[in-house]
Amino acid sequence: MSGSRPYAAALERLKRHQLRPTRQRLALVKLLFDRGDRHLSADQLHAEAAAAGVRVSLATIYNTLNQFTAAGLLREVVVEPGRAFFDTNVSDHHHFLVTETGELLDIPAGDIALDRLPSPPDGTAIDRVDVIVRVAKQPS
Amino acid sequence: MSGSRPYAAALERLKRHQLRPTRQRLALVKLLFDRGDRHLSADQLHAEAAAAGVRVSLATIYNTLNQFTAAGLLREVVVEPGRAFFDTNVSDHHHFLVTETGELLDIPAGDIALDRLPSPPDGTAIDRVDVIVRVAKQPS
DNA sequence: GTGATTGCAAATCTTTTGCACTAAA
DNA sequence: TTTAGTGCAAAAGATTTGCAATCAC
Repeated sequence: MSGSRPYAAALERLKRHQLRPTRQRLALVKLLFDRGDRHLSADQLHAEAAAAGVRVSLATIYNTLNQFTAAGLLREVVVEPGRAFFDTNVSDHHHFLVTETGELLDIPAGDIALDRLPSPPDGTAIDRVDVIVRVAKQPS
Repeated sequence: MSGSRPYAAALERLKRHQLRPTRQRLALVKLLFDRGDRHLSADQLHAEAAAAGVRVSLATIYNTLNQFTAAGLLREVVVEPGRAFFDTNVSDHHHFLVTETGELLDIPAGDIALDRLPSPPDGTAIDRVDVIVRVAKQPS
């Protein structure tokens, strides 16, 4: 799928969201979406880009991640003060948080039964429900 | 309850958790717990302390909030990068987050039916489940 | 006294912003 | 050519830390 036209999918994805396919964005989309569902911080993505030989400034990483999130390509997940993760899976699902490591793991939406939700406060509507299951490593 | 011995409850609470009742801690406990369930940032508590005429440095506010959280007096709730709230309600419950304002509102545990939980990853055990219901203000 | 706690300022870390430069349409 | 995007360095916040002074026991 990415042999002869390695950037075709990335290009498509950007076009679909009305984002100009710049060199940096193409490379970042490829890094983000070519390896399945991922949870990355800006810093991690910056490091991956560097490792892949793509020169992108950290400021652009932040700007790009925020643009992608606004465009619906990514979802932001906040679990600790001062540390944001961007989730490449924007479909309905939830997360395990491994307390010790800060690692995030997906939970398919179907694995949690949210049977009853409270009515939202007056004048508001429910936008999204995030469930974070905090797990701690067990002494084996 | 706080007429003749205004600090009795605060003192009790600190003793119960093996925390030395310093002037600052007594004042902060009073500010935190005398007015029902609250969600405060370090900054907000600092401002309240100042307004109440209690001199406490911001560093001490942070240290104290972290100590209180470690001791189980408070619970930390993170909803946005770079903004942590401390919840004076440590019993089982969840939260509404009003997107526009960043305001947190309690949801009693019984108002959400979490009927089925996924098994935690190997080698870990579930510590706590946080549900955040994001609500947005509706155009009336 | 002795060790815990505090205050202050400086340090750290993450994220955002201003502005000149470059690239896409 | 016109507008959007990028890089850099600086700014802005939030939180933590080192260390001397202070307080609880």
